[in-house]
Amino acid sequence: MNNIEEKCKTKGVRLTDQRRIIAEVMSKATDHPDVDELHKRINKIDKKISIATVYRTVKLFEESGIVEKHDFKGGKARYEQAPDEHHDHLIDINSGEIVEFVDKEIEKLQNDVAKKLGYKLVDHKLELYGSKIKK
Amino acid sequence: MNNIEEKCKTKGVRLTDQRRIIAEVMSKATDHPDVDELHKRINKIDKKISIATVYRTVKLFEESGIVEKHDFKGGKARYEQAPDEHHDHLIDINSGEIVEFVDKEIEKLQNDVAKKLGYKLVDHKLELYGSKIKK
DNA sequence: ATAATTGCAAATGCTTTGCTTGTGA
DNA sequence: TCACAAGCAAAGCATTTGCAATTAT
Repeated sequence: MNNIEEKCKTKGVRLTDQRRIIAEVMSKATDHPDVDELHKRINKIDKKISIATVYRTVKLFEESGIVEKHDFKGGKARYEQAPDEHHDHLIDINSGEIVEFVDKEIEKLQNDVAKKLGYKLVDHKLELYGSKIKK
Repeated sequence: MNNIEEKCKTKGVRLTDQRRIIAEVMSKATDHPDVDELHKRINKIDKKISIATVYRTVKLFEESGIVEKHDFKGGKARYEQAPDEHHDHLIDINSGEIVEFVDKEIEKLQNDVAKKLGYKLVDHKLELYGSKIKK
């Protein structure tokens, strides 16, 4: 059984054949696929799963805190399994490749800024866009 | 003459009656209006300016570096005049209010992170979402 | 003069939804 | 059993675009 399927059980999210397959595909993904790409991968396993179901499931998983949704530049939402440890993203503006990174120092400063402005930090989004340095 | 109109001249962006009015409205704005809101304000000055023109103009201004586009949560793009000094945003998750802030320390760390990963930082997006602390 | 701009409505692209049929616990 | 899920096609929403008429330089 895959990671996401397990989390569904833990969180009481009802499992169906379709959801199991969607969970499997998302668990395997090491990138940040959009719904269309997910649908393609899913259809290699089961041709009959509709894109509407993928949209509904991905939304359900997100609302249950099982996956994360990202709105990077480009118009289409992209998904990844909710990580154990929070990370941010650097997007290669030439290739579209995404690099994940963690920076505790930045995290801390964000909290400080929010507090200084009189707010409790609830969520944040940090995206870096860069181009590869050739050497 | 307003700020944005001036920048159009500097950058060689052709001016029309419509663009002058859109420039005026955007120059006056102290918030971060979406296209629909801009259109409403514009129509108070000239009822005949279509929303298609607002979309086209706002895009033109953005591509010319005269205004900035933001994709905050909510689905609709929001705009502000390109500031002299870069700043980031904190969005009040309850009221939708937006607070601008500058943090040199975070900026620097972002550059460091990118460099460490082998990238030249070209652009970045930092959005904080928070709720007001009552006292 | 003439290349660019506008307004309108139609088209687009991503995402959601109503409805009927199918199904997991 | 029966509330919930899936499939399909239609609808929704923000944004873009083709085209004919208008305008800036």
